[in-house]
Amino acid sequence: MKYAPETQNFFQRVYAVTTHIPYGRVTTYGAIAKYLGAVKSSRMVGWAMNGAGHHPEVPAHRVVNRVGLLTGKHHFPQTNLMQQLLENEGVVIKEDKVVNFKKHFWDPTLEL
DNA sequence: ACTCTGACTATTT
DNA sequence: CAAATAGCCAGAG
Repeated sequence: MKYAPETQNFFQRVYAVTTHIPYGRVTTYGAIAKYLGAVKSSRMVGWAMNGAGHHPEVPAHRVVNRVGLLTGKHHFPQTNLMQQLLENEGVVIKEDKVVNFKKHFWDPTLEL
């Protein structure tokens, strides 16, 4: 597959930010998109995560939607893996949602 | 070149 | 408060 240089850059940025998410913290697609300069491209961030499988260092499980819902869990090899990994990092999950999400939220535009 | 789809979000009904 | 609607943009067929 062939990407335009800028497209590749987009992917790289998404992976970069996602990789920089601290242990035990989570962020949102929108936050990442905002950091990239286009909050409206939040879907592209999620789409980029779809290709994160080729990037093992990218903790896609730390990326959830804007309310802390684990919307991407169905894209993992095992549906419960995402929640499992998060709980392993001290993040409490209840009904596919991050408990006290705001507290675990990590904003790249603020902390990066 | 065209259409469909999606790990999103904000706004409106 | 739940459901529908509209932006958004890049990849795949």
